[in-house]
Amino acid sequence: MHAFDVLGDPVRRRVLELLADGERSAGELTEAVMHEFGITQSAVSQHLRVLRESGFASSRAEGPRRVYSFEAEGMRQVDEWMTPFRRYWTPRLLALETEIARGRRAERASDDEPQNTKEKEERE
Amino acid sequence: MHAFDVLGDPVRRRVLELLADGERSAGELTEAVMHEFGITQSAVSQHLRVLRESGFASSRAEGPRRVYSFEAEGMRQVDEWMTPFRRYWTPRLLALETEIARGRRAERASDDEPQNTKEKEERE
DNA sequence: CGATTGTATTAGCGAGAGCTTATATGAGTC
DNA sequence: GACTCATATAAGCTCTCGCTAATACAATCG
Repeated sequence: MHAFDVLGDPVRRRVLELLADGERSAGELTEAVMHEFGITQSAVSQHLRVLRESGFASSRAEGPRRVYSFEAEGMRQVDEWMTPFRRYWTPRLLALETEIARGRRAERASDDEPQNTKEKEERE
Repeated sequence: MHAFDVLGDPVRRRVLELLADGERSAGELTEAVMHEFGITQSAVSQHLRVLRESGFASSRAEGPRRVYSFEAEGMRQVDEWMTPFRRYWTPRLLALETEIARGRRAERASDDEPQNTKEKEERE
């Protein structure tokens, strides 16, 4: 399932919002989301599976519970796809990127970070 | 239709990629996408409608043609929703955001000033 | 062990998204 | 007006997604 399809579902988006604040057990997520959307435990569990399988979340067993964590990979893909569009609503991004490139060049003597399109800027 | 559902479709994503490079007539978009995905003119036109109605594209009449442009609003919403997650794959983003916010505040006050690095908290 | 709690899985159903075919609309041309 | 080109819309089909109900599995506790 494509990353954008994963985010297409409101229940899954809500779960991710909860996970953004930190880990949650399946039970906690179910509790929250079940009432909010009026769906069953089974439905929530199925959504959790989708999130796991598409790189948006991971789970580890902790006693009888399953603790879920946010996993960046899925959303990073989405973010990456949006890169070429971003300049349309952040006009200064282009200039910023240029400046970043400059900064990075200057800085490369000491630090090397193969991070992608994302802006870093700490100029003083 | 929710913004994420709009981006869930590969045909619509492709159209948006084309529009990111600049305006295209419906015909040009159709031509490109039709062959690539093996769908009809009608199908493409229906996708264009979705893009229009959800704030991802706009069209103007130019003679008998319809010229489509990328429209930022739809994707801006998506981008905004992702904000709280972004720190998970760009650890240094937090600092950057602070700085940008500062710059933006300064700019709104005196429109054409490059960011000054030593401003104090100014309320607005 | 059996019972209990927490979570996942399966089977089956219904709604809706995306498709095609056919048709409508609308601008330009003779 | 009749015709053509460019695009949109309508009707109907199909297949996928998200749901429920029922069940399975796994850890813990008596």
